[in-house]
Amino acid sequence: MDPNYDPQKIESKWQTRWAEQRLFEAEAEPGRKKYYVLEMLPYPSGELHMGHVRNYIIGDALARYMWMKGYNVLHPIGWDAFGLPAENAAIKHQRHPSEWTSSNIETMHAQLKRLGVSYDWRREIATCQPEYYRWNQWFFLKMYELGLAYRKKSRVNWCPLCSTVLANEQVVNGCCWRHEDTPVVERELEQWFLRITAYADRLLEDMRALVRWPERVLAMQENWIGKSTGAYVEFGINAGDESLRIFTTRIDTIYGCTAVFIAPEHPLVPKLVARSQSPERLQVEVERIKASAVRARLEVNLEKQGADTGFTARNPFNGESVPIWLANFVLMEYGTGAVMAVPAHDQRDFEFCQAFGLPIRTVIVPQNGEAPAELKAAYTESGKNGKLINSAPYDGLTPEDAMARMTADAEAKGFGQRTIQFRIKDWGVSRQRYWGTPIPMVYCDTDGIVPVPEKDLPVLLPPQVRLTGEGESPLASVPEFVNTTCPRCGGPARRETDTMDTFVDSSWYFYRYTDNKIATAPINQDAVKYWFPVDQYIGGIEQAILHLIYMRFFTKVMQRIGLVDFSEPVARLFTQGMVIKDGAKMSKNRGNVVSPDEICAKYGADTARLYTLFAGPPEKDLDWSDTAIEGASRFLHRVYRQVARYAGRMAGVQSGPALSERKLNTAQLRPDERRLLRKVHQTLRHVTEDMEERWHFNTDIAMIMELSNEFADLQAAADQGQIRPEVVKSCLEHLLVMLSLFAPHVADELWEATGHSQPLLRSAWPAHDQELAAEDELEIPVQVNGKLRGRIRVAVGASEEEIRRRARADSGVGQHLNGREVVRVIVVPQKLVNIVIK
RNA sequence: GCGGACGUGGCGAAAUGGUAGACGCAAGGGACUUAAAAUCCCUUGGGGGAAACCCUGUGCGGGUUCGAGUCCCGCCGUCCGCACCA
Repeated sequence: MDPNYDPQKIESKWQTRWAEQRLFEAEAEPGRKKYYVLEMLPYPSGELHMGHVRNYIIGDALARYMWMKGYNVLHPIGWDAFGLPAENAAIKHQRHPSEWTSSNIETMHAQLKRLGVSYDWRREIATCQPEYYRWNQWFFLKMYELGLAYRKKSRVNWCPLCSTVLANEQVVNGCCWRHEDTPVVERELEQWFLRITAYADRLLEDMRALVRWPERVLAMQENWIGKSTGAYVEFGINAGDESLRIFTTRIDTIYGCTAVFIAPEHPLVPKLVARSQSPERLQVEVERIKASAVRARLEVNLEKQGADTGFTARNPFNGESVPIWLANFVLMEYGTGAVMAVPAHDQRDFEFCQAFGLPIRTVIVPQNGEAPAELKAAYTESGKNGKLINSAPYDGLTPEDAMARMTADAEAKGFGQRTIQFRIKDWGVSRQRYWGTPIPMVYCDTDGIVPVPEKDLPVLLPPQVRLTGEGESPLASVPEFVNTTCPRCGGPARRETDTMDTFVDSSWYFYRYTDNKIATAPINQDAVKYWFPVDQYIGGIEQAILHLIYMRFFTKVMQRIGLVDFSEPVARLFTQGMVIKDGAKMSKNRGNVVSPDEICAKYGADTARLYTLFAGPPEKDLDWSDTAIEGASRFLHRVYRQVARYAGRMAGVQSGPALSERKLNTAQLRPDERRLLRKVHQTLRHVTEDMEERWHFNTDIAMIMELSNEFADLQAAADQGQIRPEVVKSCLEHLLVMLSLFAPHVADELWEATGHSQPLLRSAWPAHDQELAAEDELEIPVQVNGKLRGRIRVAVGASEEEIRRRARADSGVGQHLNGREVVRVIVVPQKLVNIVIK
């Protein structure tokens, strides 16, 4: 073998060999235990970045471990290939989006291969292929049939830079998720929506089953779904026979209601204006409040604005009439667009009423308290620690009890109703762009909205289109596409020219991997039955809400139409940390990007992988260091030299049975052999346990380094024959097995050099030997009153009595005992002694 | 405001309630070399001491415990998500 470690040569050799041997190709084998490792599919933006690398090698380490544990491992990859950047690039460079996309895929595909990630490449998909996106259209039609896809005119979030609509989930701080400095504007448009709200409760309830998902992801989703339980209450108003419905979660405070606030967009507002004594003046106020309304705000603490409408509403509980005010903080999109104002017990109402001189009436006080002379802030106790006052029949009840009683009474009397509100809104999926899945709908003057029949799918994207980035949907300018015939009456009709949000594409792609060829259905149910659920999904936290909630929604719909028989597709989720450099996320704008290609060229893929995993636990952000990576490189060079030194001698040494079954007779081991093998099996124990659950690969690699250091210390003993060749071989083989999870190419190269003909992935993961891992002598710290005062060495089996005696005899300890009375001696077996003195 | 995570050397970090700082980076010293690189060896939380050792130390203040970086309570600070959501 080459005495020098040449990563480039080794890595290309093994990548070729693995491909030839079809090492990572998996087939469904009913009856055989399976493991599905999935990483979030990348957008082919041009080049792989370090965040991708981190994502994929975490999955790769796991996949390789699972293969060696004997699982049938599905580890696929694909491309989230539709989307805006392709279109923008097309405009800029006069290249067709498909061309730009496929050349990026080609580049990134090669980069992944260069990293040696263990993918089954036969299963690769790209969502822009008609064979794929026709099924997006199919899902859309199914949802349409079920009433889950619908069209409505609505105010939408519009990004002027993207020239398209954004889903609520894609608006970040009032700005576009792709253009963080561009405020979203509002537009009224006819749009297609998917009724995710129909599954709001299921999405929330089913989270209970997601016990292996990170708590913060669940918390974020729960937040986003935003369930709150409360009641509607009807307030009569003095403007015709209209009534005004409000939503509250604190019906118990209704006797403290001193006003009603409504959103300026509320449908009642025009009627109030019409009936107002000074309609012009009120209309001006409405416009003013609208302009300062919450949706337009970018700063968080918007000043409260309001105006009295001059009308009043009647509180059905006490018959009291209170003024109706327009308020800029009331959201039309949530609840009913109207709220009762209880300034004493809601901070926003408190601020508003103070600012506008509206009365404040306390109706809840602490259990043993009284109404304060003056409130400084709203008192918001809602549980058992409060007590109602000024609330006629309900006085003395706790808020908790009052809520139940008052809701029931309101229902009985017909002016109220228990209800549940969700914050999540339906998913707007129409995009006024070209590079996406055409929405399979047709508009006919006679028949209205008509779905494209399933047999006519896919509705293909026309290849010829002029892209300018301006105006409406590009597809509208392609007459051959737009003009069609109505599937129902055969008359002339127009096609829908919007395309789908690309998050539709990524909501079910991981099903397609199980059979990416099937042409008769979106998924192969037998294959899905074998491979699902995804055992481990790995990706960035930034998808916590968007993708990870859409994908859950899709699965629930798939269950409903009988495609799958489960409701959650992913058993375990892992969210990795970001890759940071110089304190900021790597980005082209900041110029702190580290290119995987450069790292591979300079150090090789194995070093890139090893360093990325060694730098810290994978869930934490990783601060990239150009110097620390040298350490990873040095380590691999050292291991290479270490093994190379013995490789020649190894080849001839009897390998005996498989690594996992090979037993060395403990009793016959020499001291240095014992020491070396102890370290081997301790390391193996640590790595095995860690791979099963904790995934702190940094500590695994540290342990492997320690093992290598231990072997280096014993090298002289090995050279002099005090460690027999079969023991050296066992040590090095175990080291390589473990290393292969993190640096697979060099591990296979060295494995071959030590006389093996099959890649490591074909070996069984060895079990650690408890007997060999055990220490036979222990150093036990001795404390006096909890402070370390000495150390004793005892045999592992030493009796408590002996440990106690030895501890007290220790000279360092003796000094501190100093003749004082020993109150207690705590002996923790194998661990420590603590002598308590007075 | 609500929810979540976190706070340990010069740096990345490690530590089932049991020897704080494993492993690595950086730094300093030494060996090898004509020289450099590479490699190898030693030192490295702070303070004291010639040394054995001693004192001190995990954001701050309390508590539980024989024993707390770890558990509990209260602060301070950082990061992330949601947010006038009634």
